[in-house]
Amino acid sequence: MAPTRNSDESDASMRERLVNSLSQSFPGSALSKALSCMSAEDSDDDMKDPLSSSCFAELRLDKVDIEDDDELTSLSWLQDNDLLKNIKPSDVDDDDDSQKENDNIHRDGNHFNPTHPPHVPYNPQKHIHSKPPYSFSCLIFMAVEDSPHKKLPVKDIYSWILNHFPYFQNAPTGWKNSVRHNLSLNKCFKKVDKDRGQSIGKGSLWCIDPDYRPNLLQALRKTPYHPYHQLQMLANPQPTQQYHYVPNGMRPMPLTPRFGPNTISPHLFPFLSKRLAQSNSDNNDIDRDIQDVAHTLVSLKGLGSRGSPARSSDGEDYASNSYRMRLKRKQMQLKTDFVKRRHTEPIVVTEVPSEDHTYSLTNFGNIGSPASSIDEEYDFGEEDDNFSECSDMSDWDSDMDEVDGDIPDKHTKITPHKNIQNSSMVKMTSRKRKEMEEEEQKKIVEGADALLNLAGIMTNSSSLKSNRSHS
DNA sequence: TGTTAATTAAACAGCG
DNA sequence: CCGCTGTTTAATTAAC
Repeated sequence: MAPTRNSDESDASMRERLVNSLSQSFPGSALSKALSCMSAEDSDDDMKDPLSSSCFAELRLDKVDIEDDDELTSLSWLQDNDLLKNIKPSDVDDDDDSQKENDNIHRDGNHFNPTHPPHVPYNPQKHIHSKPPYSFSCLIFMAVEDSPHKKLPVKDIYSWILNHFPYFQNAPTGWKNSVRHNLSLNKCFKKVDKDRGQSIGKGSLWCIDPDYRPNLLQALRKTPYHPYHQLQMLANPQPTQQYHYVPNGMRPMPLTPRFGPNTISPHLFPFLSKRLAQSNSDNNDIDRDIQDVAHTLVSLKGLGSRGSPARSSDGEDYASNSYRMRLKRKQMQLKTDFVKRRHTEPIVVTEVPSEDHTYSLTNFGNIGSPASSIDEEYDFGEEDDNFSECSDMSDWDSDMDEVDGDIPDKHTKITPHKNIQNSSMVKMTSRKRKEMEEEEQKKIVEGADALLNLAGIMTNSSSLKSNRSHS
């Protein structure tokens, strides 16, 4: 299954149409603005990018001019992501179709439509009688992610859902119970420790478990109704062939490989993308690193290396030695942080009391060997001030600053792991270092397999692993 | 047909 | 006591 590019027509007109459509779906959100910017900054250069037709097309950041760290939080990475490519402008008339469909639904029966039909673009503000095509966990996820501090009391979760999905204003009672039920049972959600969180009176604050955040992203991405999928359906007359024809025993591939792991689509996450765009978030840094790593991995594996060399978000050539060295350091730091996180439990959340419920989400990031999973090695830690003191990513950043020769951030704390790592690095013999580098190289390739697998591309080794793990 | 995830309903305890 | 919050169990449905 390889991503295909089937659009030769004007991107500009196509984007304009989509901007209108999506802006109507989520009026008032930053999505509209972002999409407007996308239209304005359209460039033909994208067409020449060797990666734009690969699974990492959405990971591309090569055109981003990083002036300072604040740039990382802008929407420029979205604008460069070819999000609106591959979409055929044919018969895209969401409003008319959806309205027609909605009318038909309510002509048939004067009752609440159970679920929104998958073939109709969903507009939460318009289709107030259609049950949102998102699961409760997705709704909660969006609500929490859209909050200023990425944590909400259940009451605010209700409010957010009510505001963004008017369906629930007249929905049968019980949905709040379902929300609470989900919060309790779903491992993705955790209560913020009351001692560390602000006192909000009754109840606790709820946040997303960083370990399960990718799961929620995946869950949202997999829903056959989400806006991006609708666009995909319009672009591809045989969408089911991309999703349903999954070999038995295999994990379902992403509906479309165009969104790499952990990247946020403004189509898919109108609110989330807004949230991420507005926040001075470490996560963007992480995503950027993921993207950089992904690019390099693809390059190392000989994918998408035709034409002009891909560049990192820093404008650095992915194939350059300095970049590879930097990548290796990053990988080592990631591993250190990962191990550290496993041992120190820095996230200020309470433990889930029940582990034996039916909401044991598949940890899709753990395909094959856990150690080789890139997702596992990234910490999607809290960006909130309350958490920043113990954020692994602050260590990450500071370490990378050190690598780049900058002064470490003042919040940096030197961890035992770091000391151990640094000292051992100094004492390392050249032979050992070479071995280690080879090992890192090996892990990079393994990571590439994992990434590519997550992105929907089967590599030889990942295929072997997959078959092995499912046999 | 069995399994799994998601939804829904309900009961119950704790807390303010 | 009441209402909200959080937990848990169970039944049902749909998808795979």
